[in-house]
Amino acid sequence: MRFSHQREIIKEILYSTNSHPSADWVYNKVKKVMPSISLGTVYRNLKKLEEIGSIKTIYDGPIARYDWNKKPHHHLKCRVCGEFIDVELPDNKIKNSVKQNFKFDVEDIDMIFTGVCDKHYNKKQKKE
Amino acid sequence: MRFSHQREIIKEILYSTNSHPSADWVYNKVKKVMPSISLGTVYRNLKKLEEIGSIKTIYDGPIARYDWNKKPHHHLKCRVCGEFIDVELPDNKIKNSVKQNFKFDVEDIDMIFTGVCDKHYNKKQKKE
DNA sequence: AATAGTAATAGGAATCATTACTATTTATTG
DNA sequence: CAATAAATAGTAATGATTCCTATTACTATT
Repeated sequence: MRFSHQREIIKEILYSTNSHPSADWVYNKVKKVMPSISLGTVYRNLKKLEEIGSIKTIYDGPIARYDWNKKPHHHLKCRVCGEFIDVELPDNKIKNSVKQNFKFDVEDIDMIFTGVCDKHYNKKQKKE
Repeated sequence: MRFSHQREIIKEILYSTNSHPSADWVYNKVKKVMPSISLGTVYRNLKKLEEIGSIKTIYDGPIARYDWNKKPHHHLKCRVCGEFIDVELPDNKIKNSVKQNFKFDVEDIDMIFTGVCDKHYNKKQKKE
């Protein structure tokens, strides 16, 4: 893979935030530094960065978000602020239980805990 | 909510399969019985069925799938056949660990275990 | 069993995120 | 430097989903 200035900037921006941003967020951020960049370039490079293992893609419902944290981890999603929080959780037990009880060869586990984060707990209200 | 023949058929079709189908799959299935139905009607009713708690939406990457199984459960996704399999797993421990360690009020947990199912385990090495 | 009020529909247009296409630019290598 | 192949910008196309609107159908009241 050839060097690309655009890809470097995209990577830097991703690595500078914990917000698990969407492609569009990244695009707008990169544009401030490099106004001529195109959205297609952002998508192409996000895919490449994923291919080479520099980032991971997570899905927030139907939309993709990108995460630089390469350690195995899961996510808390606050339904008040929408924020994604990284958490490292021991998941070996549950993984082994699946392997044994369902004869399923688990390669990867995605967990999303939806709820209300500490900051917004006082604002907690009934859903809908 | 008023009675709707279309919604009844959509519900019947959903309840007749374990395949966690997409809206498009449902649409094509309903069309065989009621050729005049429109895709918009399918989406609207899927949303309504979710609102009244008759079904749940799960996301397979960016696309929505619909699940009639109302018991709390998680999913195994086979990367060979793409199938989703329901599994009931005890998740209380991990839930409480999140509540305590991260001061996060968990309301819902989504787990997707990606890997290879029993049926396709022999095909595992060959990634085409 | 006609009427009025309103919820649901079909069909198509609009939207949103993402991918594909293409002519041009740029990094790499000799 | 020049050759060449990969990456780009800009834009068109796609696919899933939602929105819009004129029409239809259900429900309660007469």
